[in-house]
Amino acid sequence: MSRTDRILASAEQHCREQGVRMTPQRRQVMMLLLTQSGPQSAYQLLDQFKTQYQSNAQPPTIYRALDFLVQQGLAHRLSSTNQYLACDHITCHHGHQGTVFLLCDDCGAVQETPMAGSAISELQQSINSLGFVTQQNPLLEVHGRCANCNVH
Amino acid sequence: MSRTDRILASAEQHCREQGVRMTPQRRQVMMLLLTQSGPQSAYQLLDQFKTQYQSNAQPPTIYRALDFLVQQGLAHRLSSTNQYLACDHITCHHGHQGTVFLLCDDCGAVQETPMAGSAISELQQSINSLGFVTQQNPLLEVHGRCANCNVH
DNA sequence: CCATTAAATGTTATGTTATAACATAACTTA
DNA sequence: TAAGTTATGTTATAACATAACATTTAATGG
Ligand SMILES: [Zn+2]
Ligand SMILES: [Zn+2]
Ligand SMILES: [Zn+2]
Ligand SMILES: [Zn+2]
Repeated sequence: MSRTDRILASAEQHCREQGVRMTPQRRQVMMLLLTQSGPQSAYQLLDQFKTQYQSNAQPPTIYRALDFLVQQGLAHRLSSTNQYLACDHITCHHGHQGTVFLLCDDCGAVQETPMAGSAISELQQSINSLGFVTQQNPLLEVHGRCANCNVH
Repeated sequence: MSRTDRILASAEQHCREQGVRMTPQRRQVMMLLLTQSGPQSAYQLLDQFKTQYQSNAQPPTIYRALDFLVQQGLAHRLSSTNQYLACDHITCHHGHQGTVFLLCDDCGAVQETPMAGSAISELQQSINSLGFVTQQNPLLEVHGRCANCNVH
């Protein structure tokens, strides 16, 4: 069983547990995300979708699938770059209490890493102390240069 | 001296110290940001700019001014909503080692608050341990409901 | 199984956000 | 004042995202 198949199987199980439907179209978009080396824009994904699955697809098709996948935590949206990627932790379900994305401005690679537990609680505490009630766990997008690009 | 005048004076001094130019146009956009109650989209600012300062202004005018102000740390861009606002800490120069924006999805208000020092160092440590070198201090956008909206 | 409802997809059009490219003007510095 | 740099003016278009409505497919209950 390949890596993508394994992740896809986890994603399917997640959907069953949540009582939501992993339709063929959504699975196809998920597959596109999984087979990419890095984050992709919605229109890049649309182009690939048209090539691989359905030549006359329109933007709403992609945006709907992406919205679904993001809602289910199977994919993430990087708002600082308008890009989408598959969650890197679907099979290890550590949860997303706080997630940091390290975006390399040099090579475009993105690394997803869980926020340290103490950092999360520090944040939550300061947020709570202001009477603010969060509706989603925070995603932090940090720009810079990745380890690989720093060597070269 | 009014609040906006005081902030504007600080901003001007900042620019002098940095050897960059606070031109009339940039000052006007800064003024627009300062007189708003909340964050604004670039096109909202453009409309106001056209009304108040220059009726034939075009998008690049606003985007250039905003880019400048953001680069100088005098304004911030909220990438999750495509909005811009004046920095709330221009006069108190505490730095921006880490900043949290609490965005109320109910009333649209945004509260800018410094990230707790320990949370910042936790973050930095985990980022550094991956060999990643940041090029900007992290801005965290947290969505939810503000204290005021929670009461009602 | 069939009728009803709900969810998903198809389709057209348009709204919103942002930048490329090149011309001109204004400042800076020697 | 000449040369170089920075900022602005202007036109056009690229890039990102959604509204609105029609149609199809799936789920539910008799
Ligand atoms: Zn994830
Ligand atoms: Zn890199
Ligand atoms: Zn600030
Ligand atoms: Zn509110």
